[in-house]
Amino acid sequence: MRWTQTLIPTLREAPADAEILSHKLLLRAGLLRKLAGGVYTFLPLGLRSLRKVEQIVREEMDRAGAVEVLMPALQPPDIWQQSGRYESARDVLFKVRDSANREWLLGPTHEEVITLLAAAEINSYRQLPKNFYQIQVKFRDEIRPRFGLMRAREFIMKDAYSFDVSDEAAQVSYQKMYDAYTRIFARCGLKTLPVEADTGVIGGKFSHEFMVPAETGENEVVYCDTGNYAANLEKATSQGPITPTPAVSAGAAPERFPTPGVVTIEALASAPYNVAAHQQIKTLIHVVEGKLVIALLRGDDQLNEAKFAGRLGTATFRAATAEEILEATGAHPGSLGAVTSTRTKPEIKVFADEVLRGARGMTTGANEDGFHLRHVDMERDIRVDEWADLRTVRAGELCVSTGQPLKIRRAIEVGHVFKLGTKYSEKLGALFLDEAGARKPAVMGCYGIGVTRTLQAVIEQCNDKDGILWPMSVAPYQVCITPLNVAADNPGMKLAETLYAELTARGVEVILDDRDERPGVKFKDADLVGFPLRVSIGEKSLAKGEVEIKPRGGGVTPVKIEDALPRVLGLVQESEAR
RNA sequence: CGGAGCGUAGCUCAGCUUGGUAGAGCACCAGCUUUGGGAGCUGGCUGUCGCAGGUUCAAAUCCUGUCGCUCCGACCA
Repeated sequence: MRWTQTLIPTLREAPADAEILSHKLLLRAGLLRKLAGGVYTFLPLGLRSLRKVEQIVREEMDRAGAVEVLMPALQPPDIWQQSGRYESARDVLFKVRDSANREWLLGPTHEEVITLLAAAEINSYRQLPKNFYQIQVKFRDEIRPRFGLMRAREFIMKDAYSFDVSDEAAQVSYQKMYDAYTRIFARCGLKTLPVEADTGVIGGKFSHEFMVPAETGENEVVYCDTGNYAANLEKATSQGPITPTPAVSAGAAPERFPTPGVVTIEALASAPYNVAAHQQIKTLIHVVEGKLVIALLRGDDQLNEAKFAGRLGTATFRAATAEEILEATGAHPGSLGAVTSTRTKPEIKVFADEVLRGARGMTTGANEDGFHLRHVDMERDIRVDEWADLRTVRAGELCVSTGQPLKIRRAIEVGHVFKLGTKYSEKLGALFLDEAGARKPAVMGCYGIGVTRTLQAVIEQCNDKDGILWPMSVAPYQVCITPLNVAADNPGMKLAETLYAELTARGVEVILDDRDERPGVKFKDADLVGFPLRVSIGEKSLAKGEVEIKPRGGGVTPVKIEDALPRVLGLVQESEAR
């Protein structure tokens, strides 16, 4: 490809609406342009890299035994009503109407469609296992699109769905996908960390997210240096808080004491009260499907909403308003008391975090403005309906499996593998007959990769001050040939043309920078776009019978003209093999 | 949806406080010079000042509304 033939609108400065580095580079390197918030056009170079990521995904999915299909983006709403997700997923559903005013959905994902297909076409255990995948545009009415391709309204996803005869067989399918994902991200040049992930309200143990460590990531990953434990913060557990919970009885009964104006854990922890946060009980009230629920945590702990949702069996809950709390308990939120509210309101279900088990000598609100209770004993003074792990792990706590201190860092989720079970196959009738002639629902798994997000994650991870450093596997072009004088009769340009033709003929993807620009402009652009190899041809080296080969991010190597072709071929092959 | 901020040339931004009829750099076009890391000089083009209403003799500037965008939170690949 000739530079002047394609469109590579590089920018010296990044548009003001790009915040993170990878988003700026996507725009500056001329890979992408925004049409509207969360909606983008891929320019020629961006599309080339995107296609390469897709091709890697396709090859590895095929190798893992999955088969490619293409499902419609447009879906009838009634299948979403059948699965129950018309309501539960309504916040992300894009709805459109046809000329007959009938409603349609733009697919945010395809469990319903594929399960109906399986229901219609798979009848016997002899047809299983099956794994269908597609690479397709998804639509999600994101509450807040951001960071370019990281969270878009319209994005490209690879989604796969496996169908198996049993839990054990589904586990095999799951492992195949897990292994395929490991290969896919490695081939894209990404360092990923597979982490145990929250399974949401479906439950179960089998879900992993593939994370790219990055400060700009929207997830937090808990891990320990042994490499034997990594989990999403939503899922992570530990041996418990570093400071132990008081367990010594400090009085025969709770004692009320005045605390005028104190409505926060912090205020009670400071002078003149000096009740450390870990000696306090935090009382949180949520509204779950119209009913109030109490969650008790140690004062210095944070409620982990994902864990709470898993325990409740629903993700649709919210913090109660100050009015609701006052009406139900007679206290304002800051003075809410675990003792009174759990004892006097039997209709409110009480969950307590495991860390509070056996706690004694605790302090909590008196359920009365301006007063707290001390010498509170969990077992003696508080009614608990269910004990549960509800707290969010903090860095420095010890790992349950390795005993090492846990660390927390931010990461980008690029893939998710999930054992679904029979939720969809039951609701949508994906049943088969087993060897004994019994009708059974297929055991499903689903596996997603954010293809466009992966592309941006590569840029987020592979860059320097000058621009992108594409891994050879996903670079828009492998080699950029840069003649410094582009006059048709110039010996350097003639050599560039020859080399361009020879490399292209051997299957190397080459872009020839045939622009009549100053050398500095060409070098800066080549670095910004990030082609893995650059071959520069100018008067100086030409006079010595040489050209220059420069890997992006590396130093210049002078090479004899006749050696240029084999050297470039060798370097391309070498970095592809890696 | 809650909180914060921003909309002026293709891009980055100034001008707004204190109303007087729109600017700079880069980009783009032409010419000359230059030619190994985003050149120099000369000349030129570029705007419904996001949109609508209001106040005023006069609005980019003040007021109201509205739309869009960005950031923080809940959701997710």
